[in-house]
Amino acid sequence: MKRKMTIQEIARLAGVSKATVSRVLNNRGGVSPETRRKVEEVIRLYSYTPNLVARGLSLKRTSSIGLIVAHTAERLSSHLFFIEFLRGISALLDERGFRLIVATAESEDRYETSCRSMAEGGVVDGVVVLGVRRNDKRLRYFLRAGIPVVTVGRPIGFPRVDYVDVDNAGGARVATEYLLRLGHGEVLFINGPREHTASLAREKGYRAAFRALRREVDEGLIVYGDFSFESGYETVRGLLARGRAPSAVFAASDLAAMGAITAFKEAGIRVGQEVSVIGFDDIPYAHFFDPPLTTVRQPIYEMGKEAGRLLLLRLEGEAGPERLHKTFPTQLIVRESTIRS
Amino acid sequence: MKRKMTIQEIARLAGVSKATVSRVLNNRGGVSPETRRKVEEVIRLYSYTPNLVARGLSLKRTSSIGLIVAHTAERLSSHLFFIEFLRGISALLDERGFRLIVATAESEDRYETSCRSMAEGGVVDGVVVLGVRRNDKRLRYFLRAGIPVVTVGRPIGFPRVDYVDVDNAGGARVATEYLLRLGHGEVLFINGPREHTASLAREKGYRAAFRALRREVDEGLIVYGDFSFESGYETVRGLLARGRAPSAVFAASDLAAMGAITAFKEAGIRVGQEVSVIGFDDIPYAHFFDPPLTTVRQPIYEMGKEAGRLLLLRLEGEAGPERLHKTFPTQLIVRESTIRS
DNA sequence: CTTTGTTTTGAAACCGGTTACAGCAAGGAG
DNA sequence: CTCCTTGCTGTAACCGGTTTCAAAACAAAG
Repeated sequence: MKRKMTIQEIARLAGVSKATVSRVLNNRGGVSPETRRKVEEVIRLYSYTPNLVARGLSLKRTSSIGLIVAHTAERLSSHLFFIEFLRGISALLDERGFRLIVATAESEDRYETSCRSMAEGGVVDGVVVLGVRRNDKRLRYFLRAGIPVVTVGRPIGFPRVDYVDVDNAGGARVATEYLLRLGHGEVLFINGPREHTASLAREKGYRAAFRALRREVDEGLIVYGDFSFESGYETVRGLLARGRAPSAVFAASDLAAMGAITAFKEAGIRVGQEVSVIGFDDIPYAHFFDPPLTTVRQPIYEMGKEAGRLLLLRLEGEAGPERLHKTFPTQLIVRESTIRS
Repeated sequence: MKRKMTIQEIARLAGVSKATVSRVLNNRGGVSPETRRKVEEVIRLYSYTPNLVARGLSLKRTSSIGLIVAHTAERLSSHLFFIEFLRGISALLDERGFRLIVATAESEDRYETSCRSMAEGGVVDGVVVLGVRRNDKRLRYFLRAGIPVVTVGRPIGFPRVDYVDVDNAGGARVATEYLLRLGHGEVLFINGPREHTASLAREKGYRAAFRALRREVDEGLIVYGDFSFESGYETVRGLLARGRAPSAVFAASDLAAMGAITAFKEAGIRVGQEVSVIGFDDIPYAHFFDPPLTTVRQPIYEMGKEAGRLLLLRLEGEAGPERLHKTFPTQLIVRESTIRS
């Protein structure tokens, strides 16, 4: 373990001043070719790398950004969303020389201190907030501290915050229309929680599909769950128990769709042959499922990349005062859980 | 957006010196009660929090640790391992006031610069390395820079590096014995890659089970895959095509087990009724699968916590020169993919 | 050979904390 | 009343970089 070199020592060894070494390190002009060569030589010889903490203090920029994960990110669907998003954003950040600090928390109050210290400790230049909620308290911390924020999902109550989102309404509409056009008379809609922005948008899409085909929505066929496997399972089981078997299901998550399919299976009803089920997300397991799941794909990886891109745009000051945002299209992936009725 | 306060301004406002404010902030002694009260008052009033970058520079500790993810972490099983591990380690770090920096990289060379800058930039106090390989180059960087390392999986070639691991051999042995005791005459073993430490250990366990029951291993029934769904699927399909139907399969990953089951299903063979399949990992989907998968569970979350714990122990200098390590037991989770033959 | 302009270079201040050390005031002992 | 502790507080140096600014070196022009 060699002791860590400092810029001062390199300067001494190269026979120049700290300032000159700094200029060489940052490729600034105003250094004669021979001096530069000499300094570079010494740097290479001792394989010196600058201390990033000191640089951070001096520049008031740390080249690291925070990824704030919702405290409720315990559910599986969130997990898979998270990992894919993480891949996307870290690919971009890595490419641009930024580090990623991930903040999670077990409890509500720890969560708050964790956010505060991240907001005010000067360790991050900007943050991406996942699972943003209406009037999110976390956002206030960051905004008050003057830290640029990009949220995933349109942040209600914060008209000036940049965000990336997915076309939830469009995706839901396409899926619902697909089911209706397959000839299904009724489509059970297993939605997410009522408060969730995405749920609202998906419901809007569901209704739009009916309207487009001049059909009536049966309000009794819209139920609210929590995106979980269980919510899909219980909903279908309940309906079957009451003798009311829907011929098609559109679930607001793949997990709920899998739950629904499992309930059908247990009742001896073959999905993809007698009834149709469509999910939402296209989680990696969707195509291993039996039957392989027809679903609405979200480009999560791309959303991660874009969130990073927007944040860096903001950090580099190249963005104007207007809100930056990008909404991604969804794509209906037809597999084997759907059939003409 | 209020401007960020500095310790100097707080000192001025409280009518004391920086040193005193620092002492109050860090709960050091040698401050009179009334001065302390006064300073705390001002701190609260302006809701001042110290700049962590400056503190880091001064203390040469940043209270953040790095999580180094293998560049090959693109496979699904790694994903699920990763997310669970992340939950564990971040729970612990959060509790102890540490931040987590996640380093991934798309390409090999970017990966190297990313590791180097993390090793030498002074931004992390220690690192946890996932997916460690024989003579891992990354480890050398960190060790040379004098940064404490904990690896996940016993690091071959580094006899002094701390690590956490899981009892791969024991888990494999229990699973294999379970199948043999169910009366299965032959057990197909779909292993991971040959170079992988975990694969080797699991094979050892497989052989131990046969030895324990005084049975002969059929070498032709040990095949090497890559933990993927496809490797399980293709292996079983190939065997069935050659008319050689095993009555039991032990796969070194849940994903491979699912692939194997899918191949059986396609051939009209009912898993859990005619043949038995056991996986490894207990990924979150294992119990949603059809049939719910019998598998060897790894306590991944706990391993994440423990990795963090070991690292902090090392950082706090409370560990002696001997290697720290912990090997976790596995647990056979019996579900519905296994049956008495 | 000045004068002027342009590079190149280094000294010193700064970023915002921590801490060694010295000074000062108060209290107790002799 | 003096001397010594003891406790509290401030000064200044330090962590390792960046950057401003002025001086020095050099080249070109007059």
